[in-house]
Amino acid sequence: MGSVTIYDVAAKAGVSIKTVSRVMNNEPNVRPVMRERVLAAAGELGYSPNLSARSLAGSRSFVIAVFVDAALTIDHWQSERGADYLSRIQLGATLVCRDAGYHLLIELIDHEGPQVRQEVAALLAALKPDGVILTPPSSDNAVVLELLDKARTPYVRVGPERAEGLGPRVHMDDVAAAREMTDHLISLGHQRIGFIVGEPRYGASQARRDGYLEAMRAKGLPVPEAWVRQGDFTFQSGLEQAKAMLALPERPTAIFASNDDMALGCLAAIAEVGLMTPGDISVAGFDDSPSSRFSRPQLTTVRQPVAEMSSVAAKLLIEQSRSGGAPERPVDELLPFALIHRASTAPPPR
Amino acid sequence: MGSVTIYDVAAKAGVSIKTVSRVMNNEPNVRPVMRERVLAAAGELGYSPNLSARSLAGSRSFVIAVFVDAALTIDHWQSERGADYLSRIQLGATLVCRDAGYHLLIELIDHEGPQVRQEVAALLAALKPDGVILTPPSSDNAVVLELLDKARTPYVRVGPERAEGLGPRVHMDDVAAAREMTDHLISLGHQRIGFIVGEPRYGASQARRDGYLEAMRAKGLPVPEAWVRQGDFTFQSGLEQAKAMLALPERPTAIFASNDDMALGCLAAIAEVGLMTPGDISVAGFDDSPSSRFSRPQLTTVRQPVAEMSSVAAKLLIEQSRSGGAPERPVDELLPFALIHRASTAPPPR
DNA sequence: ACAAGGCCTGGGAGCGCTTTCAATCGAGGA
DNA sequence: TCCTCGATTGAAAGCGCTCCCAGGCCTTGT
Repeated sequence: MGSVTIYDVAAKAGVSIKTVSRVMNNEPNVRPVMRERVLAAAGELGYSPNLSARSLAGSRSFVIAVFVDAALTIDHWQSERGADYLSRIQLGATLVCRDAGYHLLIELIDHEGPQVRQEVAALLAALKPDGVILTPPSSDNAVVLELLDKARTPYVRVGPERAEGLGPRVHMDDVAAAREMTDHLISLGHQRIGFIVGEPRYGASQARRDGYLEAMRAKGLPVPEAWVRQGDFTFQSGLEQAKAMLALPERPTAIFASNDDMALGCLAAIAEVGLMTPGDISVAGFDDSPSSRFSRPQLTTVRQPVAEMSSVAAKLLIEQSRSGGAPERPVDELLPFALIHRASTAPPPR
Repeated sequence: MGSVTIYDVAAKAGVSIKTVSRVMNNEPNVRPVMRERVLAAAGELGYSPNLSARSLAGSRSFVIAVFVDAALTIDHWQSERGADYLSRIQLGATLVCRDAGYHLLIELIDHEGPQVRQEVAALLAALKPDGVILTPPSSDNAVVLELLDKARTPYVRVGPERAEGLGPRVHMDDVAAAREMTDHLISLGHQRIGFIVGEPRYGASQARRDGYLEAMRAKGLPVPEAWVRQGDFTFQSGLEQAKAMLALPERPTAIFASNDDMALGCLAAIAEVGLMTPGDISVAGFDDSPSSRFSRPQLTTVRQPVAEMSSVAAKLLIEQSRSGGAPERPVDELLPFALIHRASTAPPPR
């Protein structure tokens, strides 16, 4: 009925509520005997401190919020495209939170809307989260960052586009990853390598293109405009752009798509015109999405440490909330990516 | 600094905090003039009521929790398989919550562990959520249901395995879906239809097999044991079981896999032995996962209303929390599935 | 032996809100 | 005209916990 309160435990253990509070928070200055007695009473009663009361009275709320863009999310829903990135973010953070006794709150933010300011301010005022994990495009949203700073709420930007100076971040090096993948294709012997750019709203799209361009230029390879094509991260766009490239008089011997969905589109396009992958044309993707392993041939791709990023972010925030202070030096964690070599890339036909 | 409280608003509007409270909660018995004045003051101050204080003082917490199995989640993470089901669940619920001013909390539960009872009890005591959305296998966990009832926390079981009498549920008819898909194959002319069963931990696995068996028996078609094979919902298991079936002296002309990952495995197996889909062998899946559209041929499959189920669940819980009472009659929402006809099924070769 | 600490413990004051209940103001009815 | 009832308002009492601070005790030092 009425749930067990700290008073019940105090009464049963024959101590004051303050002592119970100390024990529950693992504070020092409690005799082991007392601690045992309180723990026993709490155990028998099945007591668990009320979160609301804790956060109202104290300075912590034991809540970590994740800001996610509403529009992208709804897109995913309607198109039934997998929200793979988002789930990985959540898994990493959820596990860390659970172990630490924190709770993960998923919040949709309408970054494009006219109400962002009010929406985010209300959220912070109502929730008073101990920390916020910002996923793109929140990671780069000026209004969000400003409000977070104003509310003195710690946050970590996951995979942000813009560089330092904007607060703590945990990210990976998209430029280097794209460069390495391009280098890999070049080392296989490819000279004519096409590229499909991703949805421009994502900062990663440009970074990946830059990495590709860097690698090509470093080796002095030509990059005609027709080989760098604009996609939007969908299978369909990959299919279309690949077809367009295949129709070129001088077509590439390899295509690097900046995500797996588009790479799968390339595979389909190549098969459609009767060519073989990787025999005639190699294809590389980016993301290591689940479907990259279910395609034939399996996709060579880049594995992003998505879950690890959010996991690190959550750990940072929880630690900060526990110690009560900001970290000594600016947080800037660069997590390693990995090239996954599978069957879709091979030396060019000679 | 110190955030805006109800006192500040009351002072600015020249009313008592009680009146502010009434306005913020849309309670009746406030003159329009007062309401306006309070709203104006709140707007200027950027006031937003503190959630913790609200739930501590009142009877609602404005929090809806989603219980998710920890083991399955970690599986998904490690295997990098898409947590597609989970993300769809979340999207549906998150959108509803946001519109209603509620917040979604994701909680991992270790259903297999020895601590379930304590873990869940602690969660409920600490959070006092206004409602809980149970995803499989939580939907059928006796301990969880018992504790929820004891704590008088409203809940909705999403896609539970066991039937009524265990509390409100929102689900789809897996048996009918599997039966209809089987009927579809039969109507194309197939007589020898193989089936790959899913991971037995999921109740849906049995339901789908039952649907398949019903359809086969209704038409008097033979179902040799070798045609009903145990998989575990992974691509690999689909590949292996399909290969085994193809090696049979009398092999099926169609394979119905009880999820898309396994169906993709079938596609791979068929291609591997040099046969064509659907020319030689038809393949049907179940889930309408993102990858079902990226395969070649695209997969004929069943679309589950996952996001819709959680969306309905969230709506029910929020409504209940608002009205303060249990619904008049037991909740049992059956949502419609849909057969998605794509290219992987065709009449058998003659 | 006496004072100066350190270790435990409890008392009391809120945190920002909802709730209960009493008080006030008018309008309608006898 | 006086009384009753409903619509409005506010005052006060917590919700269950943390935080600040004082008090008691037992160590040390000299």
